[in-house]
Amino acid sequence: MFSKTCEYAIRAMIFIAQKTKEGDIRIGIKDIASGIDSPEYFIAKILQELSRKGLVQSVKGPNGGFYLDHSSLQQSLADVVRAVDGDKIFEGCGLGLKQCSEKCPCPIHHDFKRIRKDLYRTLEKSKLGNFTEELDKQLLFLRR
Amino acid sequence: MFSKTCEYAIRAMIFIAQKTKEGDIRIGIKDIASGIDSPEYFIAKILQELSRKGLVQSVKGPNGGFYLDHSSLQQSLADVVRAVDGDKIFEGCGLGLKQCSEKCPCPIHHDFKRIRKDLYRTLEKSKLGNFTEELDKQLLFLRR
DNA sequence: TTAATAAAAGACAAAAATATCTTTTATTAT
DNA sequence: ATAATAAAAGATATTTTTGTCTTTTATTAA
Ligand code: FES
Ligand code: FES
Repeated sequence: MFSKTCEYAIRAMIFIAQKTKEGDIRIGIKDIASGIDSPEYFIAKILQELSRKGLVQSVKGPNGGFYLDHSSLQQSLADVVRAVDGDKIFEGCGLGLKQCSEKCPCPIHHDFKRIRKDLYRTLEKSKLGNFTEELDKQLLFLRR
Repeated sequence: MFSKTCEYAIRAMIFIAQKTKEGDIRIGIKDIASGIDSPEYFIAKILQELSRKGLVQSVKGPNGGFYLDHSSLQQSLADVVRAVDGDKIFEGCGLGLKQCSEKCPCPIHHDFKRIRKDLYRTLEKSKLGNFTEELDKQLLFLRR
């Protein structure tokens, strides 16, 4: 469904959101990596990219690390997916035709459209900051 | 969503189903490749594998090629997906946790479950032989 | 029986995704 | 100012996916 990169990105962003909301000023890359059980160097690269795009904030140096500002906390999972994987998943043809088209639909087009829309709406409604409480209560998990 | 391999596989299988139902005894790899606009050698490899697994039938030599027997025509797209990509898409965690679990759900688990189920049911209900008529009428397409 | 045909099998190549390591830069505390 | 810290940037490595080419095997038609 999503690339590994994207899976890590979503988990990391939700993790940072949680820590930010819990009151941690900033969270370091090592804590993120262990918090979501991902390769440290790899998630560093991913966050670097997301930082460049402004989806996450960071500061260097002692006590530095990543955090989410007020507006970033309101970003949706769809925004993260789009930033990492592009919108192939939201717009592309499920059977790999050059483009999804109503006029020249592939055999799964009509069903796929519905499923894709459901996926999109769901991700669009899920804001990074929405999971903090349940994560804290251990009703949701980012690693296992 | 699906791997390239899987996208080609589905298109090819539906294409073979169409040709088989139209009355062509067998259809050659070149015709398949051009019929679904895929790399010839690549789709050959894919069908080789599906043939080994019994999802498609083939014969070598002059007038040889691929076809679907009566029971293969009733195979679903889900069967093809499972044969090619495994059941990660149907069973795995959407955020890449080691396994999808009701007890330790990831943040998108509940929504993802619904979407995944919709996808699965849709693919399960779609039989390879179901698209022939609409393909013939050019209401559906396998290339563009 | 022989030559032609077409898929199977196996080897190889290129590209993309995933992962790791090193050096540089910005920031902070001393 | 200096040393320590932590992310940014850049380079490199590994694995997986995608794509191609060559040789072998089975089948058929002449
Ligand atoms: S054409 Fe394939 S999903 Fe729309
Ligand atoms: S735990 Fe992630 S989808 Fe079920």
